[in-house]
Amino acid sequence: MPISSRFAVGIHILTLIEMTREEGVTSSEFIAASVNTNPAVIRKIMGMLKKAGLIEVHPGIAGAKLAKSLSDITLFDIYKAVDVVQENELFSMHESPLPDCPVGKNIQNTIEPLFTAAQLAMEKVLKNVTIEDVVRDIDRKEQIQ
Amino acid sequence: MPISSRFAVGIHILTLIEMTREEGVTSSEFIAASVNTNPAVIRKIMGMLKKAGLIEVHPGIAGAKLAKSLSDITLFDIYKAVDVVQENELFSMHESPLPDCPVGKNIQNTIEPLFTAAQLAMEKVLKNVTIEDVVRDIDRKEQIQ
DNA sequence: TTACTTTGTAACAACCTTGATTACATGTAT
DNA sequence: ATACATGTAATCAAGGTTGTTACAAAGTAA
Repeated sequence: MPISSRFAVGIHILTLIEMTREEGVTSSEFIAASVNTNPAVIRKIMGMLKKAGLIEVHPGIAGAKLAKSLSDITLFDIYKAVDVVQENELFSMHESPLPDCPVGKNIQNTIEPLFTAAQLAMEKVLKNVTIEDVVRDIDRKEQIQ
Repeated sequence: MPISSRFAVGIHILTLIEMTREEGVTSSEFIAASVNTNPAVIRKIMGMLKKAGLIEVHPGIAGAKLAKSLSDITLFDIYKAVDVVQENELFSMHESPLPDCPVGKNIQNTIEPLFTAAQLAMEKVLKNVTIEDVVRDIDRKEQIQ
């Protein structure tokens, strides 16, 4: 029911790639340790991020790189890349209500735009946040401690 | 993954109760036919709506009534009543990232407020729509045809 | 060429939620 | 007592997620 943790892991991956850029390479093994999951899981998600053009990775060669600049990667890009919610499918709707009934006939057409608006409002928030924001926030937290 | 169809069914139920108010009683059997599902499913959801104070139903007595006026029932009320999403749980987050890693240590605290904001934005849209709006829209569609 | 490391992918199991169905208890009206 | 209504639990099937394992393919170093 909740939106898959793939999304949060995707954000974690990109943030980690950026924040360890100068220190060394970020293998899937290394990322998996930071995320506390299995490397195969990371590799699966990274494949999605790569397919969406967010990172560059190559077989046999360790270390991923961001394929775009920090401020050009929004949370919405990651959300779409990891395929957690399809367009207009955040909300499920029951099938085949009774067409002989005015409510049954019209309910889907009536609430679908409302559901769409609600989904778009949520997604709009994600569009307004970049990995740069996340990195900056973590830097800030690290300096405080 | 998608938000349960219980929400859409809940909206359908309340709308049907209102739009058949003058014609007769809306038994769970009647509602189930309009929704195209089993009456036991409807009774389950209606129990939730009753618990949330949105409808009145009584054992052995046929027919549900709205417990509040149309314009006082928002889609958000129904969303909460049918318990499709918990507070701050629209998005899942992975557990126990590595605390020795700056990203692992801070990622949850960093993205949680972002996820909360996105969820609140979605819910805000739902708060701005009432059953009165839905009923009016269906009336409009029925008059066109 | 071999050995090692890396990415990439598939298969499997476990778990949870949802939706559908069935059965039956409880309450009301006749 | 009978018929009909609400209310609830149990069961099953389906689907998605998560985690794990195994192995293929690719690149690099010796």
